[in-house]
Amino acid sequence: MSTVGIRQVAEHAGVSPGTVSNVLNRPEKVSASTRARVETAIRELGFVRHASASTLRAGHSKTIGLSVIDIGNPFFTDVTAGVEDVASERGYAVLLSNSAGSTSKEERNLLVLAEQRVRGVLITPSDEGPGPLDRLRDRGINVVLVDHPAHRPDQCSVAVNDIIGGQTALTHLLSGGASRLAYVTGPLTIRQCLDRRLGAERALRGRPLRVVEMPTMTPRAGQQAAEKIVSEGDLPDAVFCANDLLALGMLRGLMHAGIRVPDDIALVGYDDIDFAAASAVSLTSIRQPTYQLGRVAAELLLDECDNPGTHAHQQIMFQPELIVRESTR
Amino acid sequence: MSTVGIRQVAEHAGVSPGTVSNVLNRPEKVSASTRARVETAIRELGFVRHASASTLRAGHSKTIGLSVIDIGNPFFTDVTAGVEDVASERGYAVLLSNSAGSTSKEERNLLVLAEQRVRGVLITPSDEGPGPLDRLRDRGINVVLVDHPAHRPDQCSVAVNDIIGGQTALTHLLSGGASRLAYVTGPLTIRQCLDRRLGAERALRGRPLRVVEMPTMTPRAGQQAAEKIVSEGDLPDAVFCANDLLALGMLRGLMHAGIRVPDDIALVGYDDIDFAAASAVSLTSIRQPTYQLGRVAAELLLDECDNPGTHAHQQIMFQPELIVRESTR
DNA sequence: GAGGAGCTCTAAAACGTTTCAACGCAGATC
DNA sequence: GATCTGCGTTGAAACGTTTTAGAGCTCCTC
Repeated sequence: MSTVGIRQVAEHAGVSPGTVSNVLNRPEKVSASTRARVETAIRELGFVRHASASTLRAGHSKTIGLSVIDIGNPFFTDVTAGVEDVASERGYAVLLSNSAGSTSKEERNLLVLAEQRVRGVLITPSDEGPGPLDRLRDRGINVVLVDHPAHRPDQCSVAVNDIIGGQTALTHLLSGGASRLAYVTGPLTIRQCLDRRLGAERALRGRPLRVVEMPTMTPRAGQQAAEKIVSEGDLPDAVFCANDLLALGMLRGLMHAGIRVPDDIALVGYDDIDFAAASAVSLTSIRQPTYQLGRVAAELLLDECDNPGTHAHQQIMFQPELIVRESTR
Repeated sequence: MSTVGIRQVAEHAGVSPGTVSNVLNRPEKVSASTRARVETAIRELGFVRHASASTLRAGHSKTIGLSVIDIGNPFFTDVTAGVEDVASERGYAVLLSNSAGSTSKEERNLLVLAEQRVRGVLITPSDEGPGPLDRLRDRGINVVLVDHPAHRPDQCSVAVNDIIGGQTALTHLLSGGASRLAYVTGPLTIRQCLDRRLGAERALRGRPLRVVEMPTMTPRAGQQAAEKIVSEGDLPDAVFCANDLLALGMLRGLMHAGIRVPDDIALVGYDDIDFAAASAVSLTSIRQPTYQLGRVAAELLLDECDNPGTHAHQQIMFQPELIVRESTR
């Protein structure tokens, strides 16, 4: 039970506690010799700064929060990696919380972040309700939206153009000769699903698009969608899925029904997760700059935290990219 | 910039700060009427407790740390879910940190956890070096090992019997009539890989096992392993992979080479991740009680935190379970 | 009606750090 | 030699809670 604090370090090094604090926080203010003395004292005593005391006195912590919808989705895992890299480069710690799609869990998590007095929050909002976010901002906690364009100019956001993504997918399918098209999606209340559909329809210029809406975006749901499409007859010759998880399930469902991909039905997914390249028939997909999304979001947030004066809010929109593989060849 | 603290709440409710603190921490000590008055004051003022001040004064936080090797692996995602559920049931917050296989990153993360004065740490240790863990324990931070049996009696741990797992997999393959067997694995320095091999050899009782060791445990590595096996000729008739990610890559590689699964080669994976059931040929796999692993680990840790007097250290070992699917039918 | 028991509630002292005004000292300037 | 400047360091006052001893009440008991 070591209770070695800044005082003990100070005593051991023959200086005052204030000087130790300076070594810790503004080393340039301390002469080289005393700094060295303090640093060896720190090492010898195994001193570990008490983050709570520091936060309490300083009024702010070296911590940011990251709230994602589903940590099990490889898409978010990659975003998280980007965020963590930037944060650790700049000396911040990341508090990761997972709302698992539940709004109430999201609110509970945001409360924890507020209690911890995090410096800022990165969040992929699960719905449009801006209430909890505004409450954070009122407390002086900076907020950057991830994978969601901001609806107000005084707010940073980082997103990927889902309309272009949907359009690209459909254009690719059409150029492959497809004519009877289907869109398999999660709930159309989700902005991403909606935008991708919008893009798809734009590419179709009025031609019909069969929409199959599933309640979740999992491989299981994708397989069920396949069974539905097969049982209803009148097969499409190309399917666009809102998500690679759906697409993988769809692929499996189609193969089970003896339908060949891409010969009978061409298939395009979305996100380009690792498993997309590794599936039995590798999956054509729309790649998003996932890791980069996390990096840039974190950079915007930390800029806002460290330079509150000069920070200019930005809404950044990345472009998605088509990755062609076997499922549309 | 709201700066409403316990003082403001107290004033607004006409009581002393101490009473507000009691409402927050020991509500039963406060009369129903004042409690109600304080609670409405809290609500009206939008008071959010300052976790740092609380931790500083109380000497300990309501937070535990969870350090995993690879948050991108569905196995760890499930463990995390179990941990988070237990923690939030008991009013604890979880600090999730990802070492991404790097020992230095793991040490940095543990330092952050120590600075935050977390009450305890759940960790899937990346190697045997007990140094950093002992340092935590010296600081009074409880440690529970996850997916790793403890090597000392004064330490809790939760693991799954990997020897039985390997044995089960091979027994299943042998009972299906296989005779030329291969084991595709990650680095054999990893305890899990080693134990699974041990189990496999135990089932073989001296018959030969072809071991293909890959540097990583990803779908890509699995596919390369398939290519290697095919190019070397003398095909096995059954392959056991140390991991579903390897198995999925193996499956794809075999199909590409025109080898049918399970007709030409039977295939067994490990972990039973969601994608195992969803792949083109669904994957026979060894299921581990992943979510349960996380739950039990968290329960042990919180018991140790909340009842330091009566807590009895336990080393818990779960048994894995064979899930038969198409890849061995 | 004095004394005690049992409840509520209060006042004030911590917890370990950061911050800031002030201080001492060396060298430069007149 | 007196005054100024600038650097490096110190001391003490915060930060917002929790905690503990005990103050003030009300109700009982004798």
